Amino acid sequence: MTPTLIKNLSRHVGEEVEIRGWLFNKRSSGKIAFLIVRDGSGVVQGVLLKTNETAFAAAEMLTQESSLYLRGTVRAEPRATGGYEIDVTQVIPVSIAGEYPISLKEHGVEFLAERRHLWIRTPKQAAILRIRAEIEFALREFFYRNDFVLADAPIITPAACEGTTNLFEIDYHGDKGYLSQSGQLYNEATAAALGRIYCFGPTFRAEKSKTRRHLLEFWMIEAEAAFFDVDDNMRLQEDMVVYVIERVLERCRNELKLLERDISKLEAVKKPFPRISYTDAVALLNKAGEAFEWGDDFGAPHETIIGNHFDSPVFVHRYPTAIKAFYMKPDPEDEKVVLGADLLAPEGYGEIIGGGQRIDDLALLEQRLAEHQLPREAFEWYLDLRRYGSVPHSGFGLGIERTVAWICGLDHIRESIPFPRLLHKMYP
RNA sequence: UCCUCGAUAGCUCAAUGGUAGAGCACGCGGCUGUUAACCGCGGGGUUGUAGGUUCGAGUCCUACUCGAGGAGCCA
Repeated sequence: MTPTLIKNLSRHVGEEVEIRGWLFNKRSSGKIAFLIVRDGSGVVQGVLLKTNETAFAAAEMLTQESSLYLRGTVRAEPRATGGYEIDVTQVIPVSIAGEYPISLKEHGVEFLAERRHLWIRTPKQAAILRIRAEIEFALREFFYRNDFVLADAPIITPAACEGTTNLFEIDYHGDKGYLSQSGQLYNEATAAALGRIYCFGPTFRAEKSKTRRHLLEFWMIEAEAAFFDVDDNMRLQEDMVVYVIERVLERCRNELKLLERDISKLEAVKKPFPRISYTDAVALLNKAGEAFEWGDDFGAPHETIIGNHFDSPVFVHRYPTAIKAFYMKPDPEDEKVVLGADLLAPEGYGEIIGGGQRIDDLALLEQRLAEHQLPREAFEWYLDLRRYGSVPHSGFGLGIERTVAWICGLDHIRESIPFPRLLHKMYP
């Protein structure tokens, strides 16, 4: 018999179907049994009476998370959560599960994290992962439709892109190599080759960060476009974020509902996003009673205060040169600040995008490398991009997990990725 | 690295310094519409580790281990 996905049951009312899945839960009262089965696409309840002795006996054997084939007739049922039920004719166990460690009652974070490989079977975790997949798909769709070419950046790199942060070091057959913390410098090269490009891959930061916003390994989608200035860059980002939100609202209603996400907060995300300068943001913080001096970098609480002032994500642009990366282009109208812009998500989720316009002048870039005490030899190829047909160009990087956490309304980033890599935790 | 909090049954949690408890899970029995089903019975513990105070420590003190949240750094 051809298997049917639970999500498609509405197309098969009155028909005999076969569901292939796992037993999520079972309730029985002597002469009637209810089998709640999940198949990854959804959850459905099967009903069977003891008069069907073979099926009833098979159902009695099933333990939580046992795998099975469930055959029966689809019936519309207003009392059922998904709107449909199956009148079971046959229960065919595939594998009887041993005593399942994750009961349907509440569990602590430590317990669940140790069993992440099983935790992801639960409805909320599975919904988050489906939304994550939709976000990633929507991002690629957006770039494809806007003539951006996917150009993968290397994972193993010879030197720090930004020098300041800690990298994971690897042995590259006798040489030192590092796991990438950003594809950006390579993106600048591929943008000069292909015009508009993006890369999408894992990123590694060896900092000993231990907060609900940090992973040691996370996924970042980074775009770079030749002839884009800082304003073109921000427009691209807001188009992208709005596109992703629209796709998720359109395709993941059930998942958002399952997560009890306040959808009105996502529907409130509208173009154009507010744009405020760093200087204005400092004034905003001071007005809110924060002791904050011009020149300091924002901490998480500051980002929350700024983000909470708006319903949509907000761009903060023109940061002090001293607190930003070496490649940031100074503002011609005020050399103390750079044409960088970060995007802060609302509801306290903080920075989800960092980006800006890059230095296109060879002499200035050489000067910055020296100021930041970066090894010039490692950057010769990067300097070549300014020697041979330099153009104004801009780009940005969007953190996937922070975006997933925001859209899903999660209180911790660890649930936004199948297998989070946290400080001192890499099992499973 | 620093600050704060925590660790008791498989899980989630109780227990004035005075006999170690409940719910869930599991096993057995009952129940024809259950929604984390329900009812009855049952097994289940070196209270994170080491030391100290005390007639007596799950409870108070010290150190350590592990975990959680936050700071710094950033997406």
